[in-house]
Amino acid sequence: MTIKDVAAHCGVSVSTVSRVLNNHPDVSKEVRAKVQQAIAELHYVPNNSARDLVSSTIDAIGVVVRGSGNPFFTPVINAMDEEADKKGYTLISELISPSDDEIAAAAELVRSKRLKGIVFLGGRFDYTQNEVATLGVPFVCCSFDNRFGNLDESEYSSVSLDDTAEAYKATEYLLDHGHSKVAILLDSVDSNSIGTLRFRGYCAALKDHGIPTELELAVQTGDFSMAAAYDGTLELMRSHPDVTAIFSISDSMAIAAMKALSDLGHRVPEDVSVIAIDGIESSLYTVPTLTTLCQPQQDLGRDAVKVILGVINEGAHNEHLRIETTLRPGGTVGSR
Amino acid sequence: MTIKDVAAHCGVSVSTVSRVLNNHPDVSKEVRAKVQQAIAELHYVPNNSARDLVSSTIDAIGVVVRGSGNPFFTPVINAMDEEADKKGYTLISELISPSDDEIAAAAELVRSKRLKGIVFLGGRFDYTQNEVATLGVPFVCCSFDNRFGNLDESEYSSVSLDDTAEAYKATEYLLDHGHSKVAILLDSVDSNSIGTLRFRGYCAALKDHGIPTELELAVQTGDFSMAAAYDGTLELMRSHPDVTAIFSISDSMAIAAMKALSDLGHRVPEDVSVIAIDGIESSLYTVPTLTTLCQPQQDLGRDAVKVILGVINEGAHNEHLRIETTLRPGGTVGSR
DNA sequence: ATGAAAGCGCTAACAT
DNA sequence: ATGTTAGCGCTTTCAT
Repeated sequence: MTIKDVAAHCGVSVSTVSRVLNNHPDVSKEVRAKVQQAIAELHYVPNNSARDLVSSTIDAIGVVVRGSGNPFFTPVINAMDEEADKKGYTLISELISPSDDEIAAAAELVRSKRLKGIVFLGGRFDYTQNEVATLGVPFVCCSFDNRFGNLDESEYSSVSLDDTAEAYKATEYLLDHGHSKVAILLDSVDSNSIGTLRFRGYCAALKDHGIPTELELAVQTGDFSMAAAYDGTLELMRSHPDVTAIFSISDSMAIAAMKALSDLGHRVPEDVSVIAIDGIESSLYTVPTLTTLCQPQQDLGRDAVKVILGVINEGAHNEHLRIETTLRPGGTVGSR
Repeated sequence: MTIKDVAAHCGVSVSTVSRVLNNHPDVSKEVRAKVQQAIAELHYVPNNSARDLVSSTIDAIGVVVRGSGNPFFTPVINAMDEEADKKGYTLISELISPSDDEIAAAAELVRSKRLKGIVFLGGRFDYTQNEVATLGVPFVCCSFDNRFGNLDESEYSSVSLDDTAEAYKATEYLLDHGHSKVAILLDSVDSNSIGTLRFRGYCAALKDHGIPTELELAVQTGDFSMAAAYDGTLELMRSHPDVTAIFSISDSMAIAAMKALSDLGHRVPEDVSVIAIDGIESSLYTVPTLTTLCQPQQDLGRDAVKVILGVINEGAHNEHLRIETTLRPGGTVGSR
């Protein structure tokens, strides 16, 4: 069943069928109707490979996900998929481990699948112009930006939080509840990562409240896993039993931390308060419910795809969307 | 940069380059080396669209996921992706809502993307021969089978649990701990779904222990969402405060149930015990740790892809793999 | 408004 | 062992 069959079926040429298929104007009403009916009757489906062969790229974008185990990403990716679908695009995802080079993975993906663009999810904040030059297609950073790199704003798009500001908010929320011995649970303070940025917000909030930062209260787990967060929290509380509050940079790490606190006999929030950033579904069901700053996961994914398709299809300029969190008050923060 | 350029670059014909590309034997050592070097130097990447155009299908399989919000699926899909990648295949995923028709979605996907096979994840147990005839490619059911349909074993593959047997085990575990007022938390008892099968195992275990089934103790939530599981549990415990144990057909529903129990002031496991089937990461971090029958999620995904690629590439017969769970004793089951 | 025909990059007969 | 060539299904000039 090819375009030829359809053409033969209605006694027209293949070009006419092609025109109907692509909504070209130069087709008479009657012929157009006849062809459309034939397409329906014959259950004709265009062969995308042939279609794609003609143009140099295909209607697809890739998403390179670093740390696909992160439950925060699932709804984000689903939203991307939906939006891409709606626009007639295929979303091809490539899951990489934290040690892999996301740019190399993306470049490879672009070339082998002939993609029109890339979405990076959970990537590094320090791309260089040299690196991204290998990409050859527009890209958007989802949930991060190029703060530590040397890219010009016009060279890429991003949809992200103001990580430092949000971390400031979270920390301040704890301080406002009377806490002063506040720990932070993060991947690393100095890896030019999301942890670094949020650490800055944490420090700034402490400073503004006249509290000196103690580096020992920064629990650096090395990654975003629950297992490491659990271990880190155990260690923290054993060495610093006077900590009364913890700011975790992610919900899932906070959930693991709460488990560690419980295993040590600390009650949340009576003994130790916990706040995080994310707002994943399962943190609604912890006991007590996790207090957290919710990111609009659907919007994140949807907007990332919208932005990239804008620059791909409409030649729009690169954009930098800043999204805001909303506080979801749970039961994990108590007053002192 | 096409195959032609590479050919010209080393003064051979395109067919020779094509042979090298596809590892055909009939190429001399020297020429092969020369061509490979040219490919590397020129950074030549084959155009898949052209390649695909020649053959009638492309090296890709689809996975149709019903209920993509389910955290149980994430590691399964990731494992599929990895295995497909390893075999040089692209995995194209299509997320559908529980109300969508998965076979229609799959058929559409196969036709538009020209796939070689389909993996169904979380689908119905009652496909008919007429339905699947529209598919036209081999398929494998992942996490379920065709128990309620009329397919012959040779017509499809499956990788799944023995749901009834596993539910029997879970229920018996509660009974062995002295419980007799045991509720079950599921989507539905009679929808020919996974819930139906597990309900059977639950009933069988009760019966074997001389306990009559009370339909009122079956909490039917209508779906697999945490929200519905939470509400269902609230209702159950208000109307049947004498329930001492709950078997949940999924971890995430169990987590929501534990939250409901806590909100009602019931302690786990002192007042009410909980057991489930799944073994997702986050159920390791509930307080107490969820007692559950773990499914090997990685194996599930990997094996599903292995099986389908076996029948696609090697003309292997359809297979029906049964995987077993392993009990992960947590702290949510107490003795009476 | 419609048709004829070239060509996208590749594979696979079919030569040699 | 290597080259020649005919398509694969489609889009797109270029004619008419």
